[in-house]
Amino acid sequence: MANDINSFTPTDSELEILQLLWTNGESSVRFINDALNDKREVGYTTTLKIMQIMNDKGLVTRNTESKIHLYKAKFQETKVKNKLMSTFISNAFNGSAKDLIMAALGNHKATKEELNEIKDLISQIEKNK
Amino acid sequence: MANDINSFTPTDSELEILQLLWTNGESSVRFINDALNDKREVGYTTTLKIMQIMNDKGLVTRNTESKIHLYKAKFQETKVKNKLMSTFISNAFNGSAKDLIMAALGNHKATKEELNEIKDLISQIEKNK
DNA sequence: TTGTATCTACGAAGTTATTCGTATATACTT
DNA sequence: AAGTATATACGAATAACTTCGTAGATACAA
Repeated sequence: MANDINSFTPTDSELEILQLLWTNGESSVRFINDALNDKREVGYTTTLKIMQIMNDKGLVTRNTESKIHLYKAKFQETKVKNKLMSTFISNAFNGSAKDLIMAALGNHKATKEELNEIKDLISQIEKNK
Repeated sequence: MANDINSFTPTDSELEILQLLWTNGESSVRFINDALNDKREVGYTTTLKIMQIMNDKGLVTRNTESKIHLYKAKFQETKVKNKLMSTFISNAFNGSAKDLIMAALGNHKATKEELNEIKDLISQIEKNK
């Protein structure tokens, strides 16, 4: 069950670390902690602890061959984000993805290009119906 | 500062109650608790406590004229949801509303009508650029 | 008016997330 | 070889959220 993406949800701190792991691939605690500290102050052992917990939870895998342990995200970025999005949509938008999209469109000014990308995707979806 | 929508974020339980207040208007604890129990079991004093906390936080206002206190959401549904969405977008989608929308489109099958609604909104936005 | 139901207030327990100090092991430096 | 830097492991403090039991007040019913 620890292999099933539905069995857990990362916390905000964990998600922040996962983003870095997705972007940078397998990383040491030191590397992640430095990256986090580019944005806000976090103690090294704090980051370490969270990454250890993520390992316990099965959110990451860990290579402990060398002294410096290397952590890797266990689940695909898109899968995790889709899961988070579903939860968010049911919490905040009564389960309606459309409502979420309308709200997002209404409140975050997208560029012309971004709007085009979205339209293209809609066309594609319509084609495959 | 308790009047500023940015000074707080409702928790999941609080949001659940806010939804009911937005839908039903000013309501008693009993009414809200009954509504919650349509979906899952919650003790009456649990609901009461959360609504009292919401009052303390300034998420709701309360009319205590009669024995049965009546609670009302203090902030507009759209404002609160936009706030939540912004937070979610920056936590999970690196601040890109477009990425969120693309993900939502990709993973929740919308009906033809919903897709049309979305396209209409995009057209409107494009017009006003 | 006496009992029953229903309400609010209060406090406390259980859970989870976050943070960090300290201990211990390992490597590097001079 | 001794001292310094850096790593992991562990435990504990703090805070936020959720839950509910109990007490006291108020209304209603027999």
